[in-house]
Amino acid sequence: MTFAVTVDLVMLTIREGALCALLIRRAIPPYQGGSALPGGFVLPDEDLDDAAERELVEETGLRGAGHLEQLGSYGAPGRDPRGRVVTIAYLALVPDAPSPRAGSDAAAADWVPVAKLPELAFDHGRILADGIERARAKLEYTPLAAAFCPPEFTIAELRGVYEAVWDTRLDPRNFHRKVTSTDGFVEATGRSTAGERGRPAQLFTRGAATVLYPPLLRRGQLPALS
Amino acid sequence: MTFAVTVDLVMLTIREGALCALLIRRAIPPYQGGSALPGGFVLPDEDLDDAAERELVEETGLRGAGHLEQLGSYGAPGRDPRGRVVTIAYLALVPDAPSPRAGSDAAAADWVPVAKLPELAFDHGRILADGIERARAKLEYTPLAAAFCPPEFTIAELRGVYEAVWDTRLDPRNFHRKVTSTDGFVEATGRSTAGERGRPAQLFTRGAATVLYPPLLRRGQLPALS
DNA sequence: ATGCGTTATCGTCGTACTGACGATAACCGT
DNA sequence: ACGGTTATCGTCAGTACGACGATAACGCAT
Repeated sequence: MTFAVTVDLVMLTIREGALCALLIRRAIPPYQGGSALPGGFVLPDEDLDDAAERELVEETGLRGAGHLEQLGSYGAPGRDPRGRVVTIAYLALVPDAPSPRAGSDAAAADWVPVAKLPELAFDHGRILADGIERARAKLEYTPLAAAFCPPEFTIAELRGVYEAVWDTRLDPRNFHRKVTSTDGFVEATGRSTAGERGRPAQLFTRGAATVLYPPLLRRGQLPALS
Repeated sequence: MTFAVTVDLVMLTIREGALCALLIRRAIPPYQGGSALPGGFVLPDEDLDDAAERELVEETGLRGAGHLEQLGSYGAPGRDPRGRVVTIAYLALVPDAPSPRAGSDAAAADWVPVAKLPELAFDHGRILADGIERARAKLEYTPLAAAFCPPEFTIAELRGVYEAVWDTRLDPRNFHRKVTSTDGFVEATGRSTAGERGRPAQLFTRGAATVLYPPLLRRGQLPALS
């Protein structure tokens, strides 16, 4: 018994303060014309991580930036009408620079706010939901929020990531204290912004830490703005 | 291009205060006579989770107890000399009741303390290490330690799980306070032990919580990030 | 230049949680 | 009854965090 093996990507970014996922419109059956996650078959001599990286580059053109990790595998017998297909899902967190490009088997690709997701082909709705939940959880105890940011960013930008992913508001003063006092979260560059509204903000880069101690837990969120 | 798909299990339990993993001795090539994780091929009409559950039952005879979750997928091109094989690894945390039984393709199965692990076949060493790290991390923010315990257990037993998995010592008094004050971690049964050394201990069952808030963090040591 | 709105950054205070550790309770075997 | 052992309860100080005041440093309109 053998299986077809694909790699599907849950790609997330922040656009205009909203968490968005990259969806493609399927150009070929099954689910022709429907929305789906970007992905494709694993090549005969390719590792799974490499296949995911390749799909990420194909779709966004960006290499090295952001963050890519395996999310999980989905292989229910009936999930693909073409036969037995197991997909290894990956989660990618990317900054909001690259414009989506159409891939080979995709008619179009677009960033869609996760609050306005359409029905997805196959079991991609479930996969996307799992990816979003993974991202939400990982922001708590890793500095991965910075993966959504450009190489240099302000504390406010970083806070915007948390607010978008968690769909809450955080107190700017407490967030600032937490981020700057947690060892290895961010590194000051000495440079600062200019020409924006309000007082210029210091620019930071990602720190060396891989985990946050203590973590930044989803509590203490401010009530929604009226 | 198609792949063979297997399911491999990282099964962990606590024996005599030590974290142990179930290893089998391979009866057939490749790696004949070598140690490996239990596992097998996914059946033609079987979901991945079902295949893992089936392997778990085949190996331990226990059903429903403990905890089973997907760990990750491994599919490097050269990982199996027989050809292109992708394995979906699962992590199982089980109480120390069942004696191992030999499976069909396994000559023998035995619990081995993770401090004395031999070389493993394929990439199973890496998979096992990933599983152990996952278990260590999950004890921090979930009540999964109880999956290692029988249906009713004492706080000291639960502490023994933490001490074995994390390979540390915890203060009995602080641990007791933490566990009993964290909502939904454990549920008192009213019954208590008898005939043991020292003062009898209250018996508890697993609580309803799926996450611990606040978490029970490992101090000092920083887990590696995948 | 002055004042105002806006955003960044620093501080303060009270509460919750944690680590260190003392004290007491309730069993065992002798 | 007595000492050893383990369970459970308390105390205290340090740390982290939520709420929120105060100040700093800009752009912009006047």
